[in-house]
Amino acid sequence: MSEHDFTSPALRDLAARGFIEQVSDAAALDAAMAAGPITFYIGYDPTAASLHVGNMVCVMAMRRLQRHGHRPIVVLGTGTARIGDPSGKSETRRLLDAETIARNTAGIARIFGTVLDGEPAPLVLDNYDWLSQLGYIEFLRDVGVHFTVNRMIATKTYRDRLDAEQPLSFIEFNYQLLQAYDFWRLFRDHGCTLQLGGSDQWGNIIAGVELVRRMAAGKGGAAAQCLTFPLLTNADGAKMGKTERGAVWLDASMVSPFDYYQYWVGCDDRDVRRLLAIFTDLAIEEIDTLCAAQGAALREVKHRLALEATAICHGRAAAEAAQVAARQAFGGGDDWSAVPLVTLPLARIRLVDLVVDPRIGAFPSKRAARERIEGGAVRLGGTVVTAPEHELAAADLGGEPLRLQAGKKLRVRVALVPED
RNA sequence: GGAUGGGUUCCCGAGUGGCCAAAGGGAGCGGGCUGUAAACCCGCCGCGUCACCGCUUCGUAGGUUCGAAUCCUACCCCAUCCA
Repeated sequence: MSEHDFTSPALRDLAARGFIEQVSDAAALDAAMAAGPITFYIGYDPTAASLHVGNMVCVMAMRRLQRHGHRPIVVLGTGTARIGDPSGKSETRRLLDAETIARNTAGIARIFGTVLDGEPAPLVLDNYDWLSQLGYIEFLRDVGVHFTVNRMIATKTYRDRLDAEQPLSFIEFNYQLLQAYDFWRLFRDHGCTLQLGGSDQWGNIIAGVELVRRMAAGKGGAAAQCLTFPLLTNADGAKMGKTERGAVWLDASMVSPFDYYQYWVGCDDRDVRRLLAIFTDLAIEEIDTLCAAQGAALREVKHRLALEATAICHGRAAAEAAQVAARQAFGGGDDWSAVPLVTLPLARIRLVDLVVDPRIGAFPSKRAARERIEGGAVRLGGTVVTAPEHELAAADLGGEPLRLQAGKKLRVRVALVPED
């Protein structure tokens, strides 16, 4: 799907940046978006405490459309989260309790406030508000009639599970109807005509498109469209957003801006262009100019990528601080003043214990930590220390945080502050 | 319901009474090289009060044995075939 196939600025932009995987009716959507602002939505089920980099593709797409004047609606699916989406899951997932869902929702909502900070302001809705009001009989009669089981089990979501002869519970089987119903409600109540989502959501999304068309036949239902984004993988073919230390979350309390920044700096050369196009606001022409850089010069481009991407997620100030810290920590100098500081309420601690402490989390076990330390993976204040039993004492540090380096990636300052 | 094959450490996959914490590959981690990249080379890769020691692990629960991932019993699950 090339940008030359579109006339609307918004779609040309998305296409040029590599956001588009599949569109229900590209020509119709293009015409609608060229004619004027439309309202679009994405739904997120609060099944985790935050979103991660992988989800960020969709959020960035919303940001782009918003910048083009289209109105975003974010649906936080606390209703559907109670059901559980079987898409891409080989097994039924554990159903979440209401408390977890509420906590997750708060964490996720923050992201949208930050990333969709422009106009028109996003409308944030919770599908529990309408799903919880549904009566079973009415729902079956009004919505259920539009679905055939034959069709449903033919979609990849359900097909995969059935082919694998894994159980597909009835509750999961209903998920698609509820998501489709969401689209209908948004169409009816908010004039929403476009649903976005990851490519793994295609089945659920297209079900919504078709439901709207049937429910609103003759009343503009044909306007309902959808657009999905590619699943982002890195040059090595792995899913984006996973590191040795877990998912790259967008919440600062789960992954610090410094680590988030580092995630981008550490990307593969071959991915830089794609990542710039998707995760920053830089104009395509500028991206092309930047990516003309070869070899080591690309490292600076990665810093730019990291700066821009971090700014969108954590704010300009935090991004700039992260950049300073990154240059300090990896520049070989002694000034680490901006590098994250971990304060431990201890008078003394052995190096093995320090490095394994969850607040540092350099290595998964003491056994591994010993081996790594002995292998020269750890530096204190720039000097390799190979003795696992080496003891650090607050008294010896003279109140100055110690520069700790463990492995290629981890850089922190450590302060020991004994309580009383 | 019946027959046969099978469930092994993150994944794939050897192992069929001691030499097995368990081959090999992948992933991952550490080191080297370099550009905080890739590729490549070396090392590690269950946990611990840790080289040669201890503890936990080979679907689950028992049993046989000086000794079991390996044998027996029951159970659960999977694959294929038959009804």
